[in-house]
Amino acid sequence: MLKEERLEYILHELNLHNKVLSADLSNKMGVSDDTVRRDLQELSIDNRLIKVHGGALSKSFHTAFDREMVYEIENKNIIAKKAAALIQSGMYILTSGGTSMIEFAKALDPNLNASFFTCSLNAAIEFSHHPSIEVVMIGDKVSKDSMLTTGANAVQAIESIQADLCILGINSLDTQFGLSENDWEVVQIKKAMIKASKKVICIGISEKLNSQQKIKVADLKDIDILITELDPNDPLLDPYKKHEILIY
Amino acid sequence: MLKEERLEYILHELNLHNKVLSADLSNKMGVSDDTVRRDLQELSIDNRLIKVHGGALSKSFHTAFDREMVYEIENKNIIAKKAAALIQSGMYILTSGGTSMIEFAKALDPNLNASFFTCSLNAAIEFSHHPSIEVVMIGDKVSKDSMLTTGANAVQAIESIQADLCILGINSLDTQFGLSENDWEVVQIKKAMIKASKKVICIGISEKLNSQQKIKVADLKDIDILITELDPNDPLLDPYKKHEILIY
DNA sequence: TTCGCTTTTGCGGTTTTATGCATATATTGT
DNA sequence: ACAATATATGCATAAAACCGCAAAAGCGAA
Repeated sequence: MLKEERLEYILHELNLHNKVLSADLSNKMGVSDDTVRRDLQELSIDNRLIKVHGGALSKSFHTAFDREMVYEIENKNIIAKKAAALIQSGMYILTSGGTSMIEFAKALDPNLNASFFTCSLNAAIEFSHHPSIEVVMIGDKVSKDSMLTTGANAVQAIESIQADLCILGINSLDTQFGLSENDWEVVQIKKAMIKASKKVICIGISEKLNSQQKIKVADLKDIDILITELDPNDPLLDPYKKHEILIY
Repeated sequence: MLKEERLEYILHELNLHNKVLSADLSNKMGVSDDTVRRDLQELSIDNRLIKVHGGALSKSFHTAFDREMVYEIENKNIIAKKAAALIQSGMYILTSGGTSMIEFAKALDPNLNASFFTCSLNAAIEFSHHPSIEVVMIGDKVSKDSMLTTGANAVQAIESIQADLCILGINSLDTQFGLSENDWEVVQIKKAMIKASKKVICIGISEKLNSQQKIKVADLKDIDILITELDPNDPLLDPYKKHEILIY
């Protein structure tokens, strides 16, 4: 079997089953493990597949979002880095969804070893790209607007967790009304997450500050840390400092 | 042997076998390796074949990959349409993930009113794009390879459902070994899904037929309907008909 | 035929590529 | 933490590709 043939074969097999094992390949193609590994490496460098321990995964499976579409991506990236710096190995973390959360997932230290629990389908996928963290999807009916699982089961599942941290994407935050949302189901989830966590971190671009929505999620006193793209000394954040919220 | 003759002969061989080895050619044609190499080089420059280390590959074979991708999607689309036709409003349906399932989700009648339960993050997202169906994500730890939630909680959640249908993407199906998979956790999920459903539908392109993987998911007798891109009368499907599987 | 000219071919030596093996290191699941 | 696997690395070897050159073959014209 020629080398190029093998490469074709591997890609074909990957196309079919989304995953191949090095051992299987070396058997089927009648070459050594080393050769297979080198083949996989080559294809991996050419971006034709994703090499993992023991084999390879189909590229198409790991389709990320088109970042082009994301609003204020630069600022969200700043936020993500600040938030990622707060995460330590061993932590149990509850998270909501949203584009800021996606960026946060990408910003995590590759060596981090933590457990993330989330109701967001998109966040779960993004967290899953991380090499070492554990991702738990909280199940329930999917709320189509937000791509979040919501409902009694989800709330119950959250209640059964004792998390170190809860990271919430901000929809609207206001010194008077606190954290607020428009979707009743989502509010129930976020409330449950706050209740189940020792600390609450809110992340979001400054645009979302000083605005309100219909339903209250939490008072300012329930929030421990607030992360925006702004410098912590920005006067816009002063009112929140007064409520004993740490600003990063 | 004249040069032109050799070139003809090489192309002829290539048409027959899709590949030629330089060593074989020099033997059969009674010329030196160098000559063969120069012949191949010439044909390669004229774009008549793909020269590789050790010989050459037929052009059609190598370019098959791109074509194959499109072709595969078309096939998956055929499958998706056949499967979508089987779904009726009011049904409760369990589904696995995979690219065929994504196509299936896209092919659903926009007026359909049914409930889908799935362990696949990608499938859940795709189902959520549908205007009227209800989507329930089954929660548990996310298996990174497959982007499926797996584990005891998920199995338990599935057990608590009485579904009308269960639609499974085929990874490998074989008349002897039945439906098989490589990932133990995923197998548990699929088994639970089969158990929880009145009918089991398997969908997948015909290439996945007559192949096996490490762990058995189900016997052929557990499968009610098999959907591939092939015409139901295709002889390739005959063995499955004998096991009382309906072919669409 | 024989002479010049071009094209083709084979050969020796060198370089590159492909592959397997041994050993050390890393990763994984229990 | 440990045993089982998988991976990385360096090395050896054989096969294939490359290069330059000279011999051979083909070919048209005198």
